[in-house]
Parts: sequence; structure tokens; C-alpha cells
Amino acid sequence: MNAPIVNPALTKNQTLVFDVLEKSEGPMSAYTILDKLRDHGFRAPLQVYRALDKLTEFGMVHRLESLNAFVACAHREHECCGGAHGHGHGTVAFAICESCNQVLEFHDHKVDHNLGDWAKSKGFKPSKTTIEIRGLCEKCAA
Amino acid sequence: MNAPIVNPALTKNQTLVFDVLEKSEGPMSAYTILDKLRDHGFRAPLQVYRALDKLTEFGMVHRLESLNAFVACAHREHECCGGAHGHGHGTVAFAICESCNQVLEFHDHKVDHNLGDWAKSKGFKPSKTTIEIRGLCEKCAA
DNA sequence: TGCCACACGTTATAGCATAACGCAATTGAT
DNA sequence: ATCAATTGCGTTATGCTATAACGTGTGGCA
Ligand SMILES: [Zn+2]
Ligand SMILES: [Zn+2]
Ligand SMILES: [Zn+2]
Ligand SMILES: [Zn+2]
Repeated sequence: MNAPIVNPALTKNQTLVFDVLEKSEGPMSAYTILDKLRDHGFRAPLQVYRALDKLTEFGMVHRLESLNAFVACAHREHECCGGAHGHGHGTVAFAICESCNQVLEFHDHKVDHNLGDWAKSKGFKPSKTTIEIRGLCEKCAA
Repeated sequence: MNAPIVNPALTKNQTLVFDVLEKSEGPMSAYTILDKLRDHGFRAPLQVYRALDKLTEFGMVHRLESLNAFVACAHREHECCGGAHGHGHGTVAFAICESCNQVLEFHDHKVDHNLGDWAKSKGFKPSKTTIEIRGLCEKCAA
């Protein structure tokens, strides 16, 4: 539950990568981002990965482990307990539609606490928790 | 929450791959498994991946999304509500020690229900749920 | 017998991620 | 101002993960 960085000054590459992700409808792979940015001078995967690393560190981008892809953070500021930008509240979860690729980002205190209780009972010290639900969104399941 | 296959007859390749995984201390990548099986005639990744696909389908092996690696299922038969071999109880979760690579497999009804409730409230139909906690196990955190 | 499903083997290719080098810009003491 | 440390950047090369596409062989079954 590391404290997120608030409003960091982004470099040019970080801004470009973030803008691409934010405008995207769904998650994007690093290589797809790279292709979108070739016109802006991007030539190599590392340019994308380095920006993604920082954006993830800032809490502005999340990596979807089950897709090897990335999304812009969908939290509104002050949306809830966490305050400000970022995830002060704890673990974030994702519901990923396998039909339309839409991603719903959410957090659930009860899940968070239940997993925390389990960890405590086992003496396990969590650093990062991944929760990803694959399935069909309401629209696609109909 | 698909019903697991019980006691399927394994092919030679599936048996070899499963045995390697079961004897391993921690998760293994497909390519590491391949290297372990070269002496048994394995030559190509597909031989491993095909076996892993089936073993996963049988519920005997789990894929760790955050590691791109695989582990043998650690559930004892009849351990709990699920009965028999497999995961009749629902979602499985993993705690992965980033120091010693030990993996603890567990399930948590409350978490399961929490996520189920969320899905129901959003009309989302889950097919597979990934829960992976990275951190330090009790021994390594000390 | 003919057909089908499935496992298997092989080669090639696609997709994801990082190592290692050198350079330039920034920062922050001294 | 100057030096050192840090950070970002660009490039090349490489490594790791996964699948496509083809053909073969085998066992069950109408
Ligand atoms: Zn977020
Ligand atoms: Zn959908
Ligand atoms: Zn299991
Ligand atoms: Zn450990």
C-alpha cells in the first residue's frame, strides 16, 4: 500500500504514452503503444517500457497481468476514501470483458480486508496484489 | 466456476510435465520445464504448452499470471467444501514470496463472495478470476 | 473399411520484455 | 561556477514467452 506520487511532472515521453493510453478504449500492449507513437519519434520498445514503468510507479497506469497490457487509471480524484489522485485506499481490481475488451476498474474494501486478514494470519507481507476477473460485461453477456 | 475433471488419464507428455512441476519447489516457466525434459525427448515448447493446457483444464496445474509461470495444484483432496480433486469451491488465490519463490495456494470464501457480489451488482459474468499477492512469506519477512 | 478425434513432432514465427552501451540534461552540493 | 550524482533518452542486440501451421500416427467407432 505504497503512497502514490501526486501530480508528478511528466517527461515528454511519459506524456505521450499516457495520452495514448488515456484516449484508448481498452488496454494496450507496449508494442501497440509503440506503433501509435512512431510518428512522434518513438523507435524502440524501451522508450515505451521506461515511460510505462514511471507511470505505473506514479499510479497513473496499471498493468493487467493476465493480458500483458496496460490501462490508464480510471479513478476519479477524491472518488472515495483514498483522496487525491491515486490509490490510497489499497488494492485495485479489474473486470475485463473478453468480448469487447472493456475494462472496469474498481476497489472493494471487503476484499481488501479479507485478503489482508489472510495475509496477517499467515505472516505474509504483501507488496502488490493483483485481482483480475475475466468474463463478459453486462452488455456482452446479454 | 467450471467443474473440474476428476482423475483424467494423462498422456505420457502430460505425466512428464506434471511430475516435473510437482517435484519443483516453486513455480516454473514453460521453457524451464522444457529444459528439464530434454533428456526425455522433449525438443519444442509446444510439447510443454500443450501438456500445460490440458493439465490446467484438468485443474491439476495453475498458471501464475504475474510470473508467466506454472505450479502444480497444491490442494489436498477433500480438503474442504470442494470435495474430490480440483476446485469445486471456486476461485483460488496465490501468495507468492518474492524472496524465496515459495507459493502458497489458498481460497477464501469471503473474497470469493465479495467479488461475486460485485460482479452481480454490475451484471458482469465472470469466467476466470486471478488473485495473486506478491510479497514476503513469513520466513523471509522476519 | 472409412472416418473422426486427438495426441504428437517439427519448423517457423509472433509477441513481450530487458541488458548494455553511450550521451545529454538536471539537480544539488561544494 | 564546478563537479558529481541522478535521471532520462536513444540505439542495438538479445532473451523470454507463446502460438501458427503443417504433417504423422493411433485408437475408437459407425
Ligand atoms: Zn487506478
Ligand atoms: Zn463486453
Ligand atoms: Zn489448486
Ligand atoms: Zn519467502
